[in-house]
Amino acid sequence: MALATRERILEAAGGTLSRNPNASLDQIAVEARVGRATVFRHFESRAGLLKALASRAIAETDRATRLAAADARTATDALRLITQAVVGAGESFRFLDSAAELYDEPEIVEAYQRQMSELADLVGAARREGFIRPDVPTAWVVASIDGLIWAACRAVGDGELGVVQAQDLVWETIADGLSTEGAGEDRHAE
Amino acid sequence: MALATRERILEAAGGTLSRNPNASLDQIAVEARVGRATVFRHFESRAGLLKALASRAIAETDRATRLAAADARTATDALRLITQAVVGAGESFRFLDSAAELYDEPEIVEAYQRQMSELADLVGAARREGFIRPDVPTAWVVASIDGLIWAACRAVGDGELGVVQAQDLVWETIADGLSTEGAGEDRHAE
DNA sequence: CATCGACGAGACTCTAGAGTCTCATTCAGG
DNA sequence: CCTGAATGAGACTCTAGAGTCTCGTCGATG
Repeated sequence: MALATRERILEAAGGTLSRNPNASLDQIAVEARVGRATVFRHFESRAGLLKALASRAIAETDRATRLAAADARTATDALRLITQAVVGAGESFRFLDSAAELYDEPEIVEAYQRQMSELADLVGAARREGFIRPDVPTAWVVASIDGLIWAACRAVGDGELGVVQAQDLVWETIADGLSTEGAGEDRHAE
Repeated sequence: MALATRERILEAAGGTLSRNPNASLDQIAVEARVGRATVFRHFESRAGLLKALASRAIAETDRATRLAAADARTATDALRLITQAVVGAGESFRFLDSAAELYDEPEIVEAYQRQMSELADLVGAARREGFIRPDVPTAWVVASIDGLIWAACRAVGDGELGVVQAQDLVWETIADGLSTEGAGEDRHAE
């Protein structure tokens, strides 16, 4: 049952921390229906648990990225698949809001930056496919995709949207925005 | 100098907490170039300081909302003005990421919910003006505006974008999305 | 010059939570 | 039935940080 226990702790940690970013190991242990000592049997420390949780999220994202790269015919399509995959796995990521401590973990920071740079590359490729508006900087494309994913995960977590609905809406918003099509005339108005 | 000191503490707290959500009062006091005891002379407790900071952000938003309501000819325009005002004042809001404690402050929670509901009303009005796509739920409009504002504040804070640039990009993205206009054919593909 | 308020510095207490350790229990396999 | 691994429970230590208090300093004001 060792593996199941470890998994249960990770699961509980993800859930508890996403609800309360400063949750104690006590609360996490209770949530996992596990003794507090057992948490330390499976993880070196609180930081170790956080790190394992982050590694898991990173691995999940990498997996989604590989699948998307394999399935998609275009970079634009890959971008869509990855975005929707991350929203689908959103519950695994929400805890990262609280993870200021993770900035001290070089491996995690490096992996995160690598993923962000892969995302930027993908955005660049989608731009060459003509999908991205030329006047929008790549940094903003990446940032706003991030922001919309975050918003979608929050909305799903709060029960405001279903997962599938959120996945569709994120991509629609990225692609077309929120306004009725052709509303572009309002841009740069005055 | 009492007022100036209090203001300096609030300023420092906002800055420090936005960089490190778990910063101690020690760090905040140092940042404010103030003795730690002085922090307690101006605020009842850490929670009191957080609360004052949140009240300030709420008041600032209310002010922006009133100005927008006064200046704008349409709900859509008011939505734009408010969005850009909040991005402009982003530095005052980033600390809220860390503010899980504030969920225990009824006044703050209530004010926040009131503002969110005002935003939802405004979105409803903009929808009646034909600005919002009919197939997008209001909850998602509100959530994604929130997410994009957050992304913009982060990008500005990280030096990736200028404030004015971020203000424009947020609204462009809300209105038209990131893709070249007419990309709508990709939506609901497959 | 005397006073008073605001402040800096720092010593102090108190508590929550991290991390360690021990011991009893449970359960699976031989 | 015996053994060993995994666990739960809980006692224990240690530390960071919140909050209190005192005292000496500075500067404005009378």
